[in-house]
Amino acid sequence: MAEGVVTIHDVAREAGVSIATVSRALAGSTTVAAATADRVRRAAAALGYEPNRAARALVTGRGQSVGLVIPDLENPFYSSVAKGMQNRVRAAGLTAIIADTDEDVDREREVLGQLAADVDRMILASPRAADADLLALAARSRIVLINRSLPGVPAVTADNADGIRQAVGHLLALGHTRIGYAGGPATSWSDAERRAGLTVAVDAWRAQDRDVTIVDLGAFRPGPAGGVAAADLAIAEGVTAVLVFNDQLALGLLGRLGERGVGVPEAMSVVGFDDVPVARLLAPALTTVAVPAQRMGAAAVDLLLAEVPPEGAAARVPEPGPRVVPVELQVRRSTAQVPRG
Amino acid sequence: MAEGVVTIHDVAREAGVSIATVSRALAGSTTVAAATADRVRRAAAALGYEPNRAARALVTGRGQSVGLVIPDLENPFYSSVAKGMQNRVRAAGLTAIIADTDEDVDREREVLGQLAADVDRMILASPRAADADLLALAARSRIVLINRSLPGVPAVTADNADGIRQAVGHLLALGHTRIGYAGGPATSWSDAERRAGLTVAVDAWRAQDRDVTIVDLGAFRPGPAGGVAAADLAIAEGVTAVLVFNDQLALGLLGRLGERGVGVPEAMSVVGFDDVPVARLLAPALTTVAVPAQRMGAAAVDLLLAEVPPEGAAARVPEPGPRVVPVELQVRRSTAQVPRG
DNA sequence: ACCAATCCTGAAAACGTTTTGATTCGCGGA
DNA sequence: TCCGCGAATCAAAACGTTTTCAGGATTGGT
Repeated sequence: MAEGVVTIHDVAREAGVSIATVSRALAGSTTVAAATADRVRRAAAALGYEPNRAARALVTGRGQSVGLVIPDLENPFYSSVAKGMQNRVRAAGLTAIIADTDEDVDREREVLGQLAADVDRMILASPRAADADLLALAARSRIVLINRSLPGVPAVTADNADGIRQAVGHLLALGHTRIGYAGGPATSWSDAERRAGLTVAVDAWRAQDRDVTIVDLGAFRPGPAGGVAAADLAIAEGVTAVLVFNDQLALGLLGRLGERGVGVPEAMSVVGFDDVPVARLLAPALTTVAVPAQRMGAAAVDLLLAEVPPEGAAARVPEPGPRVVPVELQVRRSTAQVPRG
Repeated sequence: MAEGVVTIHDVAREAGVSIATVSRALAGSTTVAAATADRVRRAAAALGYEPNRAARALVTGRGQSVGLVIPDLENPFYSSVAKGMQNRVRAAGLTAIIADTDEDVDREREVLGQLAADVDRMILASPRAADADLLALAARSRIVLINRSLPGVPAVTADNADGIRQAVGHLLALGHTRIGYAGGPATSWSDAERRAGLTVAVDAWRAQDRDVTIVDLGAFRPGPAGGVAAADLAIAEGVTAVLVFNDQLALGLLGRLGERGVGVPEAMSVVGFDDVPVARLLAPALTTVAVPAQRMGAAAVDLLLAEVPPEGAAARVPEPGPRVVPVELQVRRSTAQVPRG
């Protein structure tokens, strides 16, 4: 902010037109003669004109930034999502406002309120808020959900059930019949979906007269600390394989298993979820369901920015349903055939 | 954005005063009678008034958001920095605009230009840009650097030299005399500082007539991929310990060492830098120099938001020098005594 | 030639705030 | 009684843009 800031008036003077024409020419609007538009563009470039976002926002009624609400930036999955979002947002010439809620529902409410004042478009990753609150928000702002689905609200979700299906299929193929599931927070929509997928997969297996028992190890905060608790439970329950809600948990679990002297994969197989960048670098490399986090973030932005249907035709346009992105099991070293005996 | 939005005019009407008075009362300004101020505040609260940021920004000449420029959100160190920044920014009632540069200098230039148009205060983490460009930017906007120092520009840096000193001290105490250094990008200021610290530490040791050789393994992109190249070099050079530019590199190095059948720490000790959250969870847990990333982010915000000295007194105020945050070696399992023979 | 239609452009209003000069009011001193 | 002064308030200007409305010029049809 200083003296040298060039406004639309300067461009207008330079080009010998009115500010209205400059505005139109630069907006690529119709109804401006090609020659004039060119002259304006040239003048703007020469002066290095940059429209003042605040002024534009004021008159258009808010607009050139989108909010990103993330549970925990230190969770690699979400930082990947954030990266994907931020990239796409900036590519669209907008700016990304980011907010971390620390996996806390109260903090989330607070953040949402604050953000709603600044921004009229936002992307919510794995929101913990109640359906009603989310719907109320959706009524005032344009929002897109990630890893949560709600009727009438556009969303991008991973194919959680299919991921679980792939994972248990893999484990069953290796001969495991007693499998633990270490879940995420009870409020997590993703966890609910994965549990549902789990029972479907298991039922299908049983329908073939095959044996399998799923041991619910409980719900854990999605950090490494939760994983160590899960590890002890897994050992106590005598399972030969553990399906884990996400890679963060798996990380802690793997560590604890090592401490307890339980070899992975010889004595215990472990399957994670997300395929965060470190997963392949662990020893043993983690078998996990790969979720394209960056792509999900980008997809959410696309959905958010997709042209809202013209007033009249609203009813005709297909409702923006949840975009379900495919996931794919990455088989690595943390899973092996069930130990004999 | 809709009908129900309440403006300063509504508050003024409700309180029976002019909008000017409302503005002053809410700003906590002087020259407004206590009774009036109270009445205004009550009215504002009753109506749920939220000042329009765009309008305010327009008249005050830009203002209520700060930009955060990060080389790579997927690098856990930076996502921690981002988390710390974002927290503090939001606590101050501002909003954080985030931008990822993909560790690319051209991308960084582009981002900087784009951001400078939106924001007049920004925090640059490990910028790759040339000194001159940074100074030019600092002249126009208020900026704070992280992990880079430049005369006249406020900055928060880690005590890189001390970190290296601690690390080599540890390695020397364990009997290592042939130590490899796997560096970061040549353009990295942090790497330059660490290399400088390295020669100082080594010289001090030699002054005591002790033997030590540092083998420069080269410069690597700061991702796990760089680490595998470094691992092969380390083996080829016959070092018994490797000091690594950052934990990301160490991750790749550890993995490659495992593949090559080189036991850590029995055959090779490894020391990382940063202490990203996964470092303690690896097998073996990584010995590394802990850098308080979140705190650095928060400190940068504090520096950025510190009141700029009143016009006149400019010369008297101590220049905001670099805040150097202390670092601390975390000794874990990836380092051990030098192997015999 | 004239009228209508089309195309382009400009003047001015509007957006919601902060801030700058007035202006009013009450009060103490002369 | 009058004057001046400080305190509290207000009306209006300004910020830089988009957008509406109206006007002027050019064209085409008759």
